[in-house]
Amino acid sequence: MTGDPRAGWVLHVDLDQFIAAVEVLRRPELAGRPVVVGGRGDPTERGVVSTASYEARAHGVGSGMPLRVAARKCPDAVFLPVDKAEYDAASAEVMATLRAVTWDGAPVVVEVLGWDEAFLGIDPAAAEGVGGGTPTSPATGPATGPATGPVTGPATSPEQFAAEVRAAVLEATGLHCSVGIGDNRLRAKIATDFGKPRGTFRLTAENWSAVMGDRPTDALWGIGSRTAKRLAALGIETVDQLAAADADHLARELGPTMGPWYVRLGRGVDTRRVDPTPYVPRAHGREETFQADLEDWAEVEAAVRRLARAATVDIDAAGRPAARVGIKVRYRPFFTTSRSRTLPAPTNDPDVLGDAAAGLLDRVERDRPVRLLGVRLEMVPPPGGY
DNA sequence: TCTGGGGTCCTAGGACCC
DNA sequence: TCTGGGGTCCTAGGACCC
Repeated sequence: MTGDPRAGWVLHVDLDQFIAAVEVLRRPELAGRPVVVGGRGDPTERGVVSTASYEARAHGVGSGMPLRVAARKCPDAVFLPVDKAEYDAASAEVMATLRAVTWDGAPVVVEVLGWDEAFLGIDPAAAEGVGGGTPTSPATGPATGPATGPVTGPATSPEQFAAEVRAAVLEATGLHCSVGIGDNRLRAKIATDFGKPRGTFRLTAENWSAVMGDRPTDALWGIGSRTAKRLAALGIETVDQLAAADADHLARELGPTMGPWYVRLGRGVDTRRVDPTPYVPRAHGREETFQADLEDWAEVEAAVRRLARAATVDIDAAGRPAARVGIKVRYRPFFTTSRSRTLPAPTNDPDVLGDAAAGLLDRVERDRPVRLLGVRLEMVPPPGGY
């Protein structure tokens, strides 16, 4: 029993137009201009938009859109290449800032979801101590910063805390973010969109149906256009209808795991806790869409070996050998197939993995030009499992 | 308007074993 | 013989997310 006014709240922090904002940060002259980041930054090439600034979005440019289309919609936009290392660094700064925030002196638990978003929760153990009036943290030494001791004043509301988080991120990184407040992860995640940009929104069991009930099912985190169509075919169009659907019926129609899970989504139910455990990757892969389709099969094989080598570098960094190798082949115009094989024994030998990937090419048709190739290496689980 | 690259997880059928 | 049932692994494909 905590009695802690913070317990049970989940905050979802999401940076506003993260990638574009990072680019503007290092090129202040771009502020206020339409900025489009994607591919190699050349809108005449194959590639899609990673992030568009709000100025570019006003012209109808959005994530996932081909760069050529973006250039047509917004000819005056500044096109920039994706610079992963820069976003990695900015992301690390943001996450470090989030890990350092405290809520009425209590530390928060941070679950990183990607480059630009994270869940914040109150550590139950810490909340227990503070809520009981007994600080669990040892003395922090004399005046090292803002108050970290037990709560003395009135409790800070989630909205006030969200404002503090946004200010801390802005102060530390120069980046703006929005914050969703929820009574679980799912509701916090969905709430963020209603707070964008630079704002906060609270979504709980209390207003769930009022806010979400009439919206289409693909407004939910985990339901995309395909599933929305399948649900619509069953007469389920809205979140309220999904919430009222029969879980057994959906289990038969959409699978034993997914069917009932969709019903829980419709009700806004999510029992997972905010989990600060660092993410352990299962696999690493490399893929490439060629600027001109490959017609020469020797080039295809060479490309697969090159991609396998690059992916091997990634699994070496993770420190675990590959147990399984897969390739992906996308033909002109856009038909995609894949082949995979469990290796006789796990290995990180680049030549063995290159041979294995190239060998999988024997199992696909070679009568059409190749638009994309990919190689994926599935690693053995870490000691102790995931 | 011709559709990236990095991932995760679920499903379903067949093989194989007891 | 004409046929059970469960469990697990392998493989291909699909859906989703950022």
